[in-house]
Amino acid sequence: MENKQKITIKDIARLTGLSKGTVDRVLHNREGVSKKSYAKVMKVIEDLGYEPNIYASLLAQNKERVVAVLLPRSKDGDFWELAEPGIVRGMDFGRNFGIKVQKVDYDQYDIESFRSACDEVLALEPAGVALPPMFKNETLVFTAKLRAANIPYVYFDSKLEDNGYLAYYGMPIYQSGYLCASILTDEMDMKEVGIIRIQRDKHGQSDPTINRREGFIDYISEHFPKCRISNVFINPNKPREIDGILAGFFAENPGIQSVAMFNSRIYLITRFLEKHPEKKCRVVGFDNLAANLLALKKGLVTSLIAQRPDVQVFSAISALTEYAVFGKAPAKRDNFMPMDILTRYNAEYY
Amino acid sequence: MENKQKITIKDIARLTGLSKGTVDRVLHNREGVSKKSYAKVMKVIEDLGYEPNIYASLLAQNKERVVAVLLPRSKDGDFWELAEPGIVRGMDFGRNFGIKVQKVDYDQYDIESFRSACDEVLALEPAGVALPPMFKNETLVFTAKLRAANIPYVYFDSKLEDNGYLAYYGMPIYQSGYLCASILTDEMDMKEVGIIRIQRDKHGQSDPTINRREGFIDYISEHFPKCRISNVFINPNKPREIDGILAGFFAENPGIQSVAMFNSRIYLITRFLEKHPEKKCRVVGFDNLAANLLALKKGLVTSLIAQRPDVQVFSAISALTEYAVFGKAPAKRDNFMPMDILTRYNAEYY
DNA sequence: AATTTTTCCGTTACCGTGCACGGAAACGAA
DNA sequence: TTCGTTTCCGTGCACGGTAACGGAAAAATT
Repeated sequence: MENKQKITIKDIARLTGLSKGTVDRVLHNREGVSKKSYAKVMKVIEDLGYEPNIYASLLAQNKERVVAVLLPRSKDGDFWELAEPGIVRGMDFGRNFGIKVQKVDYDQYDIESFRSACDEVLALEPAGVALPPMFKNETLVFTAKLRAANIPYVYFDSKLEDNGYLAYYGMPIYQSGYLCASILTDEMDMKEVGIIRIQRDKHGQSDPTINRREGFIDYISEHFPKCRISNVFINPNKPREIDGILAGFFAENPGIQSVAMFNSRIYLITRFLEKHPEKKCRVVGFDNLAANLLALKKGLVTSLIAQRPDVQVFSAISALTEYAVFGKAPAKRDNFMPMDILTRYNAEYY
Repeated sequence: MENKQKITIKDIARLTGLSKGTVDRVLHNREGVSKKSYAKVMKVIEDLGYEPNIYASLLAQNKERVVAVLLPRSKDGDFWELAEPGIVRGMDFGRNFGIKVQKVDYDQYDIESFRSACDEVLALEPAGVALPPMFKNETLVFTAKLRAANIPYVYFDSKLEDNGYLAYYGMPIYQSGYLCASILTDEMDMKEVGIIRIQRDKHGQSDPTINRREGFIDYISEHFPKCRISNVFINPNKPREIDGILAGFFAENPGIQSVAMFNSRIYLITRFLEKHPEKKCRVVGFDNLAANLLALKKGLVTSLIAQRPDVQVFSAISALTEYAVFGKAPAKRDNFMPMDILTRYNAEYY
């Protein structure tokens, strides 16, 4: 194998007695080649293990291609803001290969804006699309179009089982809930736990927190069958209500020493707890938003379970780039990325 | 900015009234260009934001360069084995850019083998070297030679303060000890803790466990000033002695409920603990060796603090590759990578 | 047999950079 | 002035692959 005189199409042309034009036709399955010539070329390619020089190929093609990233528009200390550095890194990475990485964002609460963002992406005729599935049904419609247009796509953050994606980069959702419970109950005999949830009134949004809650509840019932689980609902759009609701909740359930929340808004709860230092709660939440990290530093949150949206989106972009440029699919299709446990002593290194 | 007619050296040549040969000389800081021409070319480059086409560049160069990775030879379930996947990934990555990534390993207990490995690396005339500093003095000698030969090098795992490295990818060592103590004492009133250490008799090896132990002890004395800290030494090369030593240690210090170890060999301890289930110890160790992970699964280890040698070595290789190919230095010089907290419920995703 | 059509293939001009070669101009020394 | 040196720069080929163009040969039609 180690006769490393990198063979070229010129070599193949010489060995087959054909011209490099014909070899090129064979390599790209273009028409206009006799069966005999085709077979001859293929044999030499097999025998010598020809691998095209991608630099030369890309140079000759000399066209700019684009990889689109479709995701919710981030504001302030939002979850999606965490993905931003990954997109920037992805742009850098793509640029090395002549790939333009273009972000297309939408309002995650406005399905119309999602639809038009999808159209915008299609109009780009991208070489690949990276996206988290937010609106479930619309996403399925969109990815069906992508498949029809033969455009590869990669899910990140969470995924749908549409069986057509090139790869997935994200957390194992259920297990993250399980992990959450195990941290919350570490070294304790858990008697009572509070779950704080967000009132949803949306049209079929893909909601990972449901699956996460299942993992949580399973852990609790496996390890502490007698533990009481109480739920309370808040609405993050009406922040003034929250304190009252929580005060009522804790008053009704005075035994609660542990609190969990399955979305990224745990900071809403610690705002309340900070004002009521008499409540010494063990608190576990998700995602390293700036506000959450602050609460962690202050000791109001015991641990955060974090994923790294930046790493995920970068992985998605680089997978699509390598697929577009080198034609190689990612080694693994489903890439469950680590669930990082953040405490006040290691958080700053993430 | 968006006048995206990708400009080329030919354009620059035209605009400056020079030839592409001269433009090329300017771009590569080669001699034989008058100050005036140099300035003219640079101005146009600045103004138009010229970026070279790397496909064309690599195609034209058409030469194989090598990035060397110098590290201890790994055996069985060794720490260094964990780096292996990162090297493979690095090879893949490098291949995309016509860079050959070559591993050169040595016996970490044999300074002579290290010296000859260094010579081997130098003989390769590499475009870059990635290495963890094992033998401190010898490493300084080696990196001095690299600097003299103008070969960039990147430390990973740990680093020396030689002020000449291109980048560092590794854990914040001291903080990892601090974190270790915080996990070990979580929710407990810590009265007594055992530290298990390895007898060293080596010639000036760079030993991160010392710094780590400092972090640990600082945390304990800050949070539990009255806590007693006992040390015991084992020799991993004489495994038959270990059980006896530990039995003696626990007999002498019956109050010990928590155990820490600052190298990757915590599995040596859990082997003993498994045979003595009456000792219910909280145990925290380092690094996700297969044997450690097994102990974690069995519940013999509470948590492992892990770094990701594979990610570190891959980061080192890709940094060197990008430096060699694109001439761009890494964004940050000192890259302190996350200290991952592994429990039995999240370990498998690392 | 003469023609058109189809099939097949070689030629050639790129793509953007790198670099060796050699020549012109400027400079210095005699 | 003449001749050698040095400085500076343009020319042209190479790198490996792509694809348009057009022509020769084979097949089909008249």
